Amino acid sequence: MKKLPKPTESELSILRILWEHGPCGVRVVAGELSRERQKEVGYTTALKLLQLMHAKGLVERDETERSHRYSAKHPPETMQRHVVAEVADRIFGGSTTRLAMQALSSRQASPDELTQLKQLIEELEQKKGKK
Amino acid sequence: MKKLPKPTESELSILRILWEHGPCGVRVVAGELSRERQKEVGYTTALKLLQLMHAKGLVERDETERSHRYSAKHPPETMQRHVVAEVADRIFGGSTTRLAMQALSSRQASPDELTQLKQLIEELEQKKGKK
DNA sequence: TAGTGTCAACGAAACTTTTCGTAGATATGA
DNA sequence: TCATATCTACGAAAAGTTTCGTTGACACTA
Repeated sequence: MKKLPKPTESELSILRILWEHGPCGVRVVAGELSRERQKEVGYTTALKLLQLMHAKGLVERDETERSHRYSAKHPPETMQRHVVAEVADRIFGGSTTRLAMQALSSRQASPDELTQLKQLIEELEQKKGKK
Repeated sequence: MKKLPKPTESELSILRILWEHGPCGVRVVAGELSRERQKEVGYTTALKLLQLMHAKGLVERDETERSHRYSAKHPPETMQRHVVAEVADRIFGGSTTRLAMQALSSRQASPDELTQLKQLIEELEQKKGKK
């Protein structure tokens, strides 16, 4: 398994944009970033961040056109797993279960979501049983 | 409600130590911090961090003895709620439910924990129903 | 070809966070 | 009392992150 570098705050924002929009040029990223924060983000700022992310292996770059297109290297799920594990370790003593419980308690979920969750738990219990 | 400042990585490490040990002197914090990372953390480094955290209102300080004792100002639950909400916003599009599901999928929970979870979900469904 | 606009690359400034050296106060023990 | 140890406070260096000005390459068009 390869080690994927932990993204900074800004880098995470950019990943979110790329996940949502698919491959983007710098100008689009700068625009979205500006909208997301209250504040205008300069073109070169966004470019620099993308370049750093490319160097770190967080994004891929298509250079066939003069205006390069960037895309996230990893799907959201990979990063989410990573962050969840880290948060669990950092403040839930490594327990993803306690993390899940806190998440569920903190905001009201819809009945539909609760049903989904129950189903997931059923599956997990099945898997446990088989072993 | 008062606004609690977001702790940095180091600050979170220190909070974890204080939550676990209760009120501590600087030397203990420096020691635990050193053990947790692979690397020795100097006494003054730990002191400085604690002083900053005190200024930010993250920790409280008992100055009755010459060697001050620091303790976390907020219980772990408060910080956990905070972090969970932030993580949900930052990479799960605000959905704490999806965060919970990712957490459950990423590591195997014990049967006991699964039972607890089901119970929690039952309660949430009850609450929903009442309204 | 000259003028205009867009682009990537680079480097440095601005800002944040972490680390530690040093100074001065207070206690401890020979 | 004098030497030694422990502590807080302060400030600044070091490291990490974000921001942007400037440059030179390239493309379009008059």
